[in-house]
Amino acid sequence: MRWTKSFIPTMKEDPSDAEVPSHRLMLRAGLIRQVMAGAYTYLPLGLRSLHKATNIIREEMDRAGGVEIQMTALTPIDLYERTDRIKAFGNVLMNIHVSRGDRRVHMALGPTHEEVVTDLVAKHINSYRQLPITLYQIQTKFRNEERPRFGILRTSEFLMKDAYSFSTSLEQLNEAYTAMYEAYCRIFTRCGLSFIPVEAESGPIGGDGSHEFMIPAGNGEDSILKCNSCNYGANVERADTGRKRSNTATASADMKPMTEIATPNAGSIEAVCKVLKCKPHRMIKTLIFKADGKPVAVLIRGDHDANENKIRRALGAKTIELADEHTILTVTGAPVGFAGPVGIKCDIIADHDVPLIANAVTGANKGDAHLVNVCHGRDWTLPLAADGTWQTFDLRNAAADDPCPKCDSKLGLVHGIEVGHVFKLGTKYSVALDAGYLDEKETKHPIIMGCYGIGVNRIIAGLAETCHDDNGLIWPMTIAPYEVVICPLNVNETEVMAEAERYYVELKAAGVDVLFDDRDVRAGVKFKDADLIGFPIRIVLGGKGVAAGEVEVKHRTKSDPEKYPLADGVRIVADMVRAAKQV
RNA sequence: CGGGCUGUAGCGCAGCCUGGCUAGCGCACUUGCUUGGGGUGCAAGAGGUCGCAGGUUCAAAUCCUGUCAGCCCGACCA
Repeated sequence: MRWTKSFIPTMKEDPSDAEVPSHRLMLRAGLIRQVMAGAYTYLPLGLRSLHKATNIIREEMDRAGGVEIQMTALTPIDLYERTDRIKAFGNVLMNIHVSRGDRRVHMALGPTHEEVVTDLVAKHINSYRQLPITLYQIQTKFRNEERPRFGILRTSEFLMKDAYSFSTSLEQLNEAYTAMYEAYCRIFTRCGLSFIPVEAESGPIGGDGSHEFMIPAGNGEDSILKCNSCNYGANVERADTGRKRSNTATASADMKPMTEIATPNAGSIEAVCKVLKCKPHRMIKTLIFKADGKPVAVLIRGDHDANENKIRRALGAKTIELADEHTILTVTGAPVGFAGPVGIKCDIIADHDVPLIANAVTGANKGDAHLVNVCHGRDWTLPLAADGTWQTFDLRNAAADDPCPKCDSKLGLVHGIEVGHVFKLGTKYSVALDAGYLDEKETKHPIIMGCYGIGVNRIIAGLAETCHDDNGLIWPMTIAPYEVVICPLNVNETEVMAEAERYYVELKAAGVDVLFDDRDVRAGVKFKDADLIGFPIRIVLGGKGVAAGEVEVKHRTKSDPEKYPLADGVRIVADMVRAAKQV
């Protein structure tokens, strides 16, 4: 492609409302333009990168045994009613009502396609002989984000590769899952992304039923915990801590007398700290949950965040939810915000850190009052476990410096961009949409499913976000909009242009993606634009060089160019490109 | 959905508080010359319903009310 025939609107200045690097640079480099909040047009360069990512994904999905289909973005609302996800999606689901004759048709723009694909399979797959199968598509998804932001990282319309596996057994599911997991690793590696697979909340199948693929990035919206020495990594919702139960007790000598203090209208940790001039880590936060309908007090240190999944598992409950005001009043005798373990009228479950707080501050189970110098073992007591330790649990979100659950090291908190997710779904959708198969004995079973998503735009944005310097973007060879840019320094010098044309034609013939910067602009402009866009290799042909029989080849990542004989340049560059695409 | 900020040429901004001639600057754009290895220099041009609607006033980019859009922080995110 010739620059003058393409459409590459670069910008010298930063757009004022682009904050994060990926948004700023993709705008400046002429890859994208905003249409409205959360919706972007892909210009030629951006589209080329997007296509390169989809091609890699397609190759690897096919290699992993996936079968490509294309479903519709328009989906009948009825399917979401049958799986009860209208409620789950809420405002995220983009609803459309249209009239056809005298009828009103209610549909949605698909935010994901479990329903559509499961319905398809339900209608056309009946026998165990037809399974397992993994179907996938690369298609536009729509989610009404309450707050689109960060440019391309979070949009309401985006490209997603979504795959769905259908199996007759957990073994088959695990095989499909592993195949997808490995394909994802290959895809992201080929795309030149640094990524971390982390454990995510696993849902119905349990165990290692879900992994997220995260790009470590300061602006990432997700928090993940990664062990400093072993390969353990998990998102905040999922991460276990390596903390253990203990039997240490506060020495009686250190216990100060428990006192009740009036704390009018101070029902939050923050407010109580302000009134009593204490720190959150000295407080016991008492949350009243209903576990399968039965109230239970959950004790967490004041500066920690409760983790509902951990609490649910520790209680062995099917469902848990925060208790309503009435229940709280019944159990504690106080309005919301003044609960505490001393004298509470329900079961208590505590996080590991709670009994270690000596002379703690906590609610008095009485309106507008808190207790100070509350000591475990004197003022309230946890049951003892069989080994003589206090019966405590891991009930809070993991935090930086918590011990790793897998080794002796510590966890570190990193931010990440979620670029892929693999998930063992189980039979939720196949049951709801009646997707079953007959086994050898003609017994019907629900098909066991898995789903696997990749945010294609996020591959591009994630690279832009993490691979750039002061001059602009730095693309890996596999995703770069063009692999090579040819810059003839003066388009009015016929010898230079003739040589540049030759390079252009021959590199194209050698299978290289090459952009010919044939603009009649000064060298500096071409260099600045080439750096801004981030082509991996820049070929410079100038009057002096051509006269001396030399061509200049510069890698985006290196500070100095290399010089080669004019006659060898095409072959050398073609080899460089080929080598850089090998993974 | 709560809190904050911003809408003036394609982009970045000034002017607004304290209303007043033809609304200005830099970059980009057009034409001519110039220059030709890191955003050349000179000259001449084109480009605006000052987000939109209403109000106050002799007079509104400027003051008031409403509204729309965008951005940031937080909540939310199968």
